[in-house]
Amino acid sequence: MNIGEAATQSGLPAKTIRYYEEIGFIMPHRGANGYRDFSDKDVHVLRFLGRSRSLGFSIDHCRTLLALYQDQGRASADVKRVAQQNLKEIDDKIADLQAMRETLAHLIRECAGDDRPDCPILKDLGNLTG
Amino acid sequence: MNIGEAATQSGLPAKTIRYYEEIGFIMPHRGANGYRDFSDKDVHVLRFLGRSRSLGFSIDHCRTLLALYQDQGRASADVKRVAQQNLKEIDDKIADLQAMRETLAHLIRECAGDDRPDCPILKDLGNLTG
DNA sequence: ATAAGGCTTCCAGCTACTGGAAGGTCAAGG
DNA sequence: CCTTGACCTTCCAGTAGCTGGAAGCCTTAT
Repeated sequence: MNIGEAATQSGLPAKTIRYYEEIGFIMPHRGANGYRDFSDKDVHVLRFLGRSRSLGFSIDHCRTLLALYQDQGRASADVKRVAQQNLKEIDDKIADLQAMRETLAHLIRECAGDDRPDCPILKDLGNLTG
Repeated sequence: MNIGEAATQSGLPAKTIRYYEEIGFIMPHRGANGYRDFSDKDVHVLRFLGRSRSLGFSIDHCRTLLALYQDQGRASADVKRVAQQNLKEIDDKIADLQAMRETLAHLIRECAGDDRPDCPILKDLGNLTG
């Protein structure tokens, strides 16, 4: 099938599919006209990648996961390790964002939000007290 | 003062300071030798930027905030609006990450993590059921 | 004189795509 | 047969916000 059909079936944009080929995730055949010709297996890999990415796995993690996926003899422990590492990275990001969020929300609550110039948000950013 | 001292006082790497000059946040004077010569005001702006960035404001938001900061007649409502928009973006990111986190944590809990090949994580990624 | 450290510019690269230009290909309609 | 439009191709550039490194000048100390 052509890239448009592969895009529809995998849920990924054609641009992304070309990119995934470029970085070696898939190697679709080429027709006489130079068009890519995707197999069902290619599409399956693309869907695997789409799902992995949507769960926050990096491209590097995806590479590992895909190798494990295609290795019938893998140990689930290896997969779990990658997933746990990703979970930790996600948790770290969430913690960072939560900390930002609290500080920012506090400043917003303090700010009158009217047409006067006095503003605790700017006061904090300007770090006038420290 | 030289860029090294400005870096120390602002808490930003020299590379970042040069970048901030490049994108127009500061315009330090230059000495006869071509070295940048930072004023206390420059450093103050750099600290403002560092604090803003650490609260998750984008460079574009920083531009707006800095303009408001330097405008003595601004309305605090304008500042609050930018902050609220940033808060919303942060909240959206947190929500995305939370959703990922839940799904991933669930899959990890299901996975035995031993040396057998059977793995619910890969099963989900491979999307065998749908 | 020389060595170390700081400063300069410029170019490249990071993540994971995304947009767009220039041009080849294919199927349908007149 | 020709055209139109949708599709495909490659390649280059850009996104956010820096970061690393090379090549080379300046300063200070020995």
